[in-house]
Amino acid sequence: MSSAERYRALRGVQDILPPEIFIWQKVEEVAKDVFSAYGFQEIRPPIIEVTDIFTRSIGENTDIVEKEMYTFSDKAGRSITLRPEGTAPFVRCYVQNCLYNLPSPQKFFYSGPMFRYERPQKGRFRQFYHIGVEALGISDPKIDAEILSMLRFLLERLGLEGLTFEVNSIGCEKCRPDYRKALLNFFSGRINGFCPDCKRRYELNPLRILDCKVKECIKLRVGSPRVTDFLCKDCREHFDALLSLLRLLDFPYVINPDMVRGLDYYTRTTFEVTSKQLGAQNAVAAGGRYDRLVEEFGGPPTPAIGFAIGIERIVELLKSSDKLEILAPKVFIATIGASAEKEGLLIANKLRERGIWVEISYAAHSLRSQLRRADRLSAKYVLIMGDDEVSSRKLKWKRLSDGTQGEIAIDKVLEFFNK
RNA sequence: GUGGGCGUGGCUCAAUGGUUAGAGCACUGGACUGUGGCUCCAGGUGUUGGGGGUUCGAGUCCCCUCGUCCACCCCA
Repeated sequence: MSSAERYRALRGVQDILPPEIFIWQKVEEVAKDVFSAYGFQEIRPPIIEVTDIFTRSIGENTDIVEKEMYTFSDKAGRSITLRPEGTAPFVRCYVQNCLYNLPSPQKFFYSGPMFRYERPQKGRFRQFYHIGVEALGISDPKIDAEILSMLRFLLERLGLEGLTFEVNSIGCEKCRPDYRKALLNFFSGRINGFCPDCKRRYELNPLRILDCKVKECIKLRVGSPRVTDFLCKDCREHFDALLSLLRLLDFPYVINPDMVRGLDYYTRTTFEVTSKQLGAQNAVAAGGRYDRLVEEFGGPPTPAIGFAIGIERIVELLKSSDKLEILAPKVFIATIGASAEKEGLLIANKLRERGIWVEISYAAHSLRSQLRRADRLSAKYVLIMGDDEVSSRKLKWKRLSDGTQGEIAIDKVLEFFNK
């Protein structure tokens, strides 16, 4: 280490390196694959937006907006924010590009980094990655069920097990105020027993009291009104229809009436997928309906539903369950002498043009040390070539796993490795 | 923002307050210049995260600070 201070990545952000990057690539590939089977197409909105987009949609009193956003002024004095989540920018993009004129449902997905200024912990970073999915134009619960089963299918395809799928309905702008009133009424006599956080929640966002993990608060909320008992007729029907579709699809859901969403824009269906193998940050995917948001962004009334999955949490699960595929070169070309070196370079090029991973030696090392390097790289085959081989136009191949070797004509090398 | 644990070569870790801070792994080369894995040998400028203090003497004790991990909080 030098005496100069070395640079390091900012707190809460990370470099993603091999071999872990291969899991990331797999997750992205499988997701793209599954989404296209359901007709979802990729879009790539920008990472920065005007700050208002987030404050208006996520809600002024949420933690995200109050203290977690990366916000700065650009050179023209506009307030700009690095996106803390994907749905609000998506809706801006949807309205701006008049995507509602496409035949409905319009189905899109996107992936990329999100930013929140939080204290890092297991499964929580300041720059974290989401794959998000949005379906618009359909209010029928069939699309809710489709989205959920697509999510389940994706997680299954990735080989994940032991996940819990929680669903709930938090009603609409018609029924939620009644529920809120009932909650406040129920809790008003118990407020003194609450933890300080819940006392604060009582004022700001009483629904969040349902989420508290403090034992006293859990006791005090026994028998509290349930959101599902306050749904209006339309929301009730929507939720019931969704549940019967899920049963039809043999979807292993659990109703969690205490599940509340932190963002203001949600309506009706909300859901969350959790794993017990993660730490406190146990959600691997979550989402819900946001039937009012497009209109609020100046578009036509457009029902919508979406979810996002947290890539690093999926990767975390796969790291412990997956046997990592070891990537290794197929061929190492070991040469002795200048003419063999040139010949070897030509062979390497031909093989590489066919997409075969070939490594060569970059200095005139002894054959021993070249073989040792091939071994350390876990190369499958070594091609050995010296003056004799060049003049006879034949070279030796050796399979490192069992040490077998043989001879092959130089112009047959392509066929040998092409299969 | 709050609380707790942990900071010693690239990694995992040793070192009662007392010589020149060690070992394993990894890495590079050699022994073995046409045959890898095994073995042996050689190769490290470590400000013991940083700063201050206590002490004859600090990796070790105290304070501050930074980083990291976990949890609270919060969250698609």
